[in-house]
Amino acid sequence: MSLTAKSKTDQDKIVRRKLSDQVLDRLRDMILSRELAPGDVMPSERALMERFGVGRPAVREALQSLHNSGLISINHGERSRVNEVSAATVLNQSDSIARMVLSAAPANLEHLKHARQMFELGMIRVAAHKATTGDVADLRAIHAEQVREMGNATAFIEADMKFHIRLAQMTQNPIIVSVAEAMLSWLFEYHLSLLHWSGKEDVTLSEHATMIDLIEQHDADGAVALMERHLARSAGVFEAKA
Amino acid sequence: MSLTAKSKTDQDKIVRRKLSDQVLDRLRDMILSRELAPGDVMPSERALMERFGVGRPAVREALQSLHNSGLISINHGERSRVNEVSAATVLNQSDSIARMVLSAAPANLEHLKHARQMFELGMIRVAAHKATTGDVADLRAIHAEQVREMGNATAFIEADMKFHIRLAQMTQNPIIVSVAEAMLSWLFEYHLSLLHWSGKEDVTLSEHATMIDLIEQHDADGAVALMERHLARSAGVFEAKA
DNA sequence: AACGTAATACTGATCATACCAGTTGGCAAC
DNA sequence: GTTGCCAACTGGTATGATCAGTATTACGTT
Repeated sequence: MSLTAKSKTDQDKIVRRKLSDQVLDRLRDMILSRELAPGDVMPSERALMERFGVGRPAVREALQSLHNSGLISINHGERSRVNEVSAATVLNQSDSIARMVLSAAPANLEHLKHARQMFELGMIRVAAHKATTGDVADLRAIHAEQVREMGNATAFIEADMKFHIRLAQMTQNPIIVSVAEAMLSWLFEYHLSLLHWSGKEDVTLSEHATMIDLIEQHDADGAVALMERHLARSAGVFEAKA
Repeated sequence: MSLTAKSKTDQDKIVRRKLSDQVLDRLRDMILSRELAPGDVMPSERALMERFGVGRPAVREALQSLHNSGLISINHGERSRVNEVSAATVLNQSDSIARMVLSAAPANLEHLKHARQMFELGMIRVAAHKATTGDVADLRAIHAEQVREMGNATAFIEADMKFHIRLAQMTQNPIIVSVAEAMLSWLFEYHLSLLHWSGKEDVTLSEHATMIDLIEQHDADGAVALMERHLARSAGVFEAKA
């Protein structure tokens, strides 16, 4: 059974890579090695096709894949340009699929809400540690804006999101900021209500105010505890508290 | 100026969508509406091309994009199959770009480490809440395995990762598990050492043991505090403690 | 009839070519 | 100098052919 009369079979399947994938690798390496600087244009499809000695479809698929990954921008008529990559790029690229996963399985929405709460709990802890006077001032400004918008549901929620995003920015970590923004946008898409706004704007506002005070005092434990109550108000996730 | 002799001009530039994108939308809707069940095959490129009345390149680009997104599998010779989507799909799709972002900007690696620590802090809190006797037993088993592998660095780190992943599983949230796995794999890729294994295996092990005890008692605050020290040992991120 | 092998049909992968549709830039007319 | 048109890029699409795998079918052997 294990006789391999032909050497073809014993090479397993190593060279099975598609042509366009090899082109993709070459281009990705060129971008990664800064041979193609972010912001400037790439060679045209026809130029690349000649350079790599492959047909246009191979080049095209590779470029298209790069575009899907958010690494380059493709516009009809112009030459393609290299994008700058950041944490936000990764999240942006995942955006559409993430929305699909959420809308396909409602259970995942609950899981995301849960994950968001957990994430926010860790975030507020760091934010309380690192809070500067400027941070606190900004939070107070957003809070004042939210007070003004009490009548307008949409504006109120937007200010609420701004509050939480500002908290994320206090971590001085772009990855955390990007994740927080992405999570909030996904939740906003499906459930306006779950952004802990359940008709009791006054409670939300007073909790925010208290939280700002705790953050100003760098009381991480207090802020975490308050945030836990704050978020648990709109969804009973932490019910198993010992 | 606002005369619109032709209805084409008054639509500004809305219909600029590429043909392949429209095909992509149609296919995505078909998958999302379960018209194409996960696990079964899709129509062939030629069939789709006839069905939508477009050329083969359009169909092909759409399918390729679906493949890049991880929604379908494409194998040479066979018909394409629809994949099942989950939280892991999103992370898997982001994997290669995430690695690029990390390797491109070393600062992002620090940010990821920071984010991981924050994430883990929130995670351990939930895990301590929800811990069951089975969870604790599994943690003890992994811990015992890690003790046995003290001599072997690779096996030791792998057991360490298993420990943290098992903690993530205790949240009973697939999104959290997927994110934890992805983060650990990214960190493992670039810095074996930062998985809080800095030559002091004995300290790591004793901290793990203490953590298991705290989890068993559902002492969330204690577990969070310990994990904070545990993770801070390998990187000075929470230095700004008040 | 049962089985194995080889021919066949169908699939995706790649290429070549042509043409359409935008953008850009230069050239000529005003 | 400004304006407007045209030519030369660019990417987008279509067509058709060919190559390379896979699955199926049909045939011949036993």
